[in-house]
Amino acid sequence: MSTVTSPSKSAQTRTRILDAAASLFRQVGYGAASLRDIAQKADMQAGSLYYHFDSKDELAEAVMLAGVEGSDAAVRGAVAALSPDASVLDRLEAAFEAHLTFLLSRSDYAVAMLRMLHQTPNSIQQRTLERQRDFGRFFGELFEMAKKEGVIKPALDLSALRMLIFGAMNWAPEWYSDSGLTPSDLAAQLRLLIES
Amino acid sequence: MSTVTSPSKSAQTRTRILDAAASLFRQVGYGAASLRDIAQKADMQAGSLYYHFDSKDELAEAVMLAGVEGSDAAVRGAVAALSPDASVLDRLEAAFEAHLTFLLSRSDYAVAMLRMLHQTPNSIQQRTLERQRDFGRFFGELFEMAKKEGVIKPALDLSALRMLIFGAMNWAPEWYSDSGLTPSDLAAQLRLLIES
DNA sequence: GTCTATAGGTTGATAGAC
DNA sequence: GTCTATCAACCTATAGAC
Repeated sequence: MSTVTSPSKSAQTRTRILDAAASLFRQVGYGAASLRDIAQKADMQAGSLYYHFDSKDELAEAVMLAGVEGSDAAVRGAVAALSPDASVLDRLEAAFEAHLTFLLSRSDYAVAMLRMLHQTPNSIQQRTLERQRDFGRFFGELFEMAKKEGVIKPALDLSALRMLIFGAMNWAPEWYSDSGLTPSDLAAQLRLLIES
Repeated sequence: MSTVTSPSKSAQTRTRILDAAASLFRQVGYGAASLRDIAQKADMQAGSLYYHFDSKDELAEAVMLAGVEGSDAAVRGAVAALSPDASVLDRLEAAFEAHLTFLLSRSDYAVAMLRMLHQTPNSIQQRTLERQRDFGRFFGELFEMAKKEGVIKPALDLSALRMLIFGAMNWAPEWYSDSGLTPSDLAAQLRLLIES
């Protein structure tokens, strides 16, 4: 009856495991997070994890994919929610704020993904990077429009700019605690940086 | 005789171990890098490491400290080498370039430090962070001078700015390969971002 | 200074009871 | 679906020969 409207029991358990894994992967990295610790955090025994996931690698990939897709959905959603005649800079600022909010307060998944990426087996890494490039392209198009419209400094190189701004955002979880600055403050500062 | 002019044999071995450890810590993180693998990369057996370091933690701390101090020395050196009447923006750009060059081409140590920091035991983490804050203060003072002289946008918040720019630089090892962009190009772009 | 050997504990994964 | 029990491989660290 409720197969569509509410998550099945199995799906709920799966989520509990993923939450626990994301939290531990974020804290200690891929290699040092043990399945026993993850299971304990999800209130089960290590062996039981294998009913839901075939291997540690598969679990890691699921966490990382959820991280990228969560950021992507948050950012695209925030931009789509703006009035259709919003300026490019307004859209960029909304995208900055959504990504920062997701990284800084909503989810262990995205931060776990960023920290794990270079520690996971190559095939997983490649698939995750491909998904991430798609996310990056969304920002890339916004930057391109901004340049064409002349609202950012003309001397800025688009590919450098995109990666530098991504860095500024992705690094935030490393230092942000409660500095008094909100994701919205930081997004405004980033806008200020690129504006001509 | 040569106790001062050339490194002792023991110091050379120590460096070989540190190089191997920095490379592996950078690649797979603190928890997943085994002493066996580190020893193999340094052409020795795992047990022999203990003649030079008391524990894996001590080895990790030595790598991280070398990472921070290497960045610090590179940046302060580059700024000190400028003509005494160089502008604040010139000094900032030189600092950017030195830090980026160190991160992107000179050393596994700094990148290993950045990636390991949150995976190491708390006491090590605290000591490393303290040393890192000292490094950060150097940049902070340059930003402060720039603001006082009015050469950066007045609406920029100094503490946000410092962390965002650090993020843009510290994230670079995650994406930089041979994009055609040099550390010098990136430093120029960063200068462009903050200039009023 | 570096080796071999090994202690004692943890790891990812599997098998089978319930 | 979850448990317990277990395997083989691996880990950090130590001891003692050379």
